Amino acid sequence: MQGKHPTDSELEILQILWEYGPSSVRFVNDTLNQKREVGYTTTLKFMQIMSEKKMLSRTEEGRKHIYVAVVKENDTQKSLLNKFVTNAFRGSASKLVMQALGNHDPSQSELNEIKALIEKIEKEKK
Amino acid sequence: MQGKHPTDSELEILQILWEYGPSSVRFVNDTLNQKREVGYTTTLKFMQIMSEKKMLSRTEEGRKHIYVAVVKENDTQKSLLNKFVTNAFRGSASKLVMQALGNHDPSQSELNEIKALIEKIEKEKK
DNA sequence: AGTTTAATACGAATTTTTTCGTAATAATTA
DNA sequence: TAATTATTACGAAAAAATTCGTATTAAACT
Repeated sequence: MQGKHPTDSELEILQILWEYGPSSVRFVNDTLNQKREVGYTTTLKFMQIMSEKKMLSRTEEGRKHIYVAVVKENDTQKSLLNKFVTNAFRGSASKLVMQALGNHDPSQSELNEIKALIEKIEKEKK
Repeated sequence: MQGKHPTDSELEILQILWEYGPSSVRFVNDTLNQKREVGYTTTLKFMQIMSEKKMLSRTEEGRKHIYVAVVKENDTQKSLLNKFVTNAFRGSASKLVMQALGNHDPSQSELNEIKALIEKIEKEKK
């Protein structure tokens, strides 16, 4: 596992790498710019820093460098979630769940998934 | 509603004010120090800044200043949660819910609460 | 080959967040 | 009342996160 949590900007970049897989700086920057304006060298710098921190690795493909997320999406989400529950919800995961369900009106199939998980948990409890 | 999100340190202070109600800097700092070491003037400064930002208000009680959280816990949680779902879970609230349920093995009564909420949502869908 | 284009390297400036030292002042105590 | 203690005010330093300019270099094009 990894040391510290990614910052918000780092997370933005990770999102893109998780979604699209190994990518060049150019691609990541272009994708980022669909949401907000960022300079190319800014993105580059982040990706270099993240490589130093071992969050990303890179391979040189001719001229370009291709970056890959080393940290796993699930692991990262899990650890961010833990921190978030503690910081924002005083450790009450169920309160967070209630809020999340209440706010985002989920589709029926999402609800079904969640219900299935709850049943599974209940069975394991016995 | 309020403008920007509280930072982590600001959130720590809000937590204490939400939990214990109107408090002096001394009390907040002492409480904070049960978890980690922070200087008194650091805490004071934060609370002053937070007052400028209108997250807190204060009344002078003789010598001391007594601070109160202006922002509501629920509102803050809601807005932090929205940001968090977007940043860390690419907007998928149900994925977050699944993770949260999976990680924290909740008590039966928590599960019941959640099930009740799901049923309520399902009813409203029709 | 010479010129243009596109990429990385490097360093530094900027902004935001966190931390605290020192001074001033009011309250308490001896 | 004088000395000590506790509190706030103020400013600035330190640390962390974000942003970008300029130089260099490799590749692509003419």
